Parts: sequence; structure tokens; C-alpha cells
Amino acid sequence: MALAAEILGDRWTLLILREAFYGVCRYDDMREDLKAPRSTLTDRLNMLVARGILEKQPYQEAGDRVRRAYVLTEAGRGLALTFLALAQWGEAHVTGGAAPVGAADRETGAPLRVALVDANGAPVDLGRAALRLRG
Amino acid sequence: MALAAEILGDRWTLLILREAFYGVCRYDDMREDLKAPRSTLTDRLNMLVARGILEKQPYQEAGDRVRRAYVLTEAGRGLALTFLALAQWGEAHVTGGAAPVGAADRETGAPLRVALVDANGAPVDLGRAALRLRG
DNA sequence: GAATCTGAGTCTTAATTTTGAACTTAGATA
DNA sequence: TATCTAAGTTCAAAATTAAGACTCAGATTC
Repeated sequence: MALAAEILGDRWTLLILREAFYGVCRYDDMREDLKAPRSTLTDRLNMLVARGILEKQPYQEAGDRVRRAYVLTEAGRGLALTFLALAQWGEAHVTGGAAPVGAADRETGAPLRVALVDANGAPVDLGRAALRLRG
Repeated sequence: MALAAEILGDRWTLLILREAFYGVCRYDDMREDLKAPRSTLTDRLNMLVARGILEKQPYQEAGDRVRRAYVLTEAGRGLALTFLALAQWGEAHVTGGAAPVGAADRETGAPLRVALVDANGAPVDLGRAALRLRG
């Protein structure tokens, strides 16, 4: 987890990834949303690309020049659970109200949430869980 | 989530919370484990106390003077899901191997993991989930 | 075809934060 | 009384971040 902390332990990095999950993928759009300094944004985007969490894809809209988009890689998308858990926590313990983002079933639209489950997929209350060091 | 990012978006804060989840609760033990500078550690601990994530409890071991322990509050313990999700991600996408920490059922010892579930508690594949903005 | 616009940066300087090391303090112990 | 220790403060030096001006290359406009 130390490495995960090294990657995510930065204000801008977390916010950039949130943007990526929202589907914002262009440098200037992120800069506009986050009000991040250019040099820091460039730096963090490069770091995330180097770590394999984002990738830089050229793309072209009809009748426009080629641009670069930053999109989540497979590994990046894997952070979705962490993000949803964090949003759920914020909702419960920080903002007190509903988080502005949550997950829903793509087909039925039913709301989804993050939970602890056992090996069979049956949900387990957090209170029953113990942290366990593993070899 | 912006506020959550503000709280967690810092290398030391994430590592301090990891210590807290491991049960390390004394200033000098954390300093030793993390090799964090004293002033920074003091600063982050105070911030976490001010945010209601840790609380400072005086405690006394037999035949010893009173000391201060930093323990997770209810809100702090609520971050467990986020941490487990992050550890799970690190295991799958960063370290490649088993994470050094995971959750287990306190009674049966069965390994537990973080997953996405629907309103009835039935697990749902991440691929089925769509991020959803809420009013 | 010269001038302009735009997205995506780089560069520079100033402000802020972090670090490391030394110093402080209060209670317990020798 | 002198010493030890956990838990801090304080301070100067080093590193990082911020703000804003500048660059550059491909479209577009005049």
C-alpha cells in the first residue's frame, strides 16, 4: 500500500482521477475544472501515464485537428471501487448529504454501493471484519 | 469528494491512517515506522484530529506515566472500506503480488474482499456499473 | 500567404511547504 | 538532584507548488 499511497497521496492526483472517472479527458478541460497550475497538471498527468493509470491517446473530432486525450487504462479503471468507497465515506461522514456521484447498474439503473463480501459474495458487516496481515 | 481529496490527498496522511488501521497509535511509533519529520507528523495528526478522523486519548500503562494515543474515531473507521479497496487495487495492479494486509471475518477467519453490490446485497460485476451523477 | 487562434504545453520567479536537526517540556525514575 | 523519555516546538535550508508569461505547431481566416 505504500506505493499506492505514493501514487494517490497528492491532492491534484486524486482530483485528476476524479475528472477522468467523470469522463473529462482533455488537458484544458481539466485545468479549467480544477484550476490547477499548468506545470503541476502536466507533471501529474505525466506521472499517471508513467504509472500506467492513464494513457494518452491522440484523437480527432470531425473537421478539427488531432488532439490528445488522457483516458483511464485497465489499471486506472480498477480504482473505481476505491473511488466509490471514498465517495460513500464522504457522503456518510463528511458532507452528511448525498455524494454527487455514485454507481448504478448500467442496464437496470439500480443504485449500487461498495460493501465487504465473503468468498461466496455474501455481504458481511464491517463490524465483523478484522484486519489481517498476510504472509 | 473534493473535501475527501483535501483530507486524504497527502502522502503522510494516507500512511498515518494506515498505521492507525494497523493499530499503531503512538506518536513516536508512527515516527519510527514512517520516518516522517516530527513537525509534519504533528501537523497531520492535528489535522486528522480536527477533522474528527482520529482522536487523542490519554492512556496509561501499568507503572508508567500517562501518554497520548491517537485512535480512529467512528468516522475514521469508516475509511476501512476505502483502504481495503485501495489495498486490493494495489495487489491487483501495482505490486502484482498479495497485499500485506486484507480483511478476514473476525469469527470464522474467512477472507473478505470489497465488492460492488446492489440494493439487495447481491454482488455486481464492475463492468456492469456506470458512474452516475446524482442531484 | 500573412496574421490569428487554440490546445497543450514550457519557463521563470515568487510563495509555500517540507525537511532535518536541535531544542523544550512535563512527568516518572534512579 | 540529575536523568530519561514521549511528545512536541522552533528554525534555517531545501524542495515543491503557484501564477503568469511565453512557445509551438497545426487550423483557420483575411
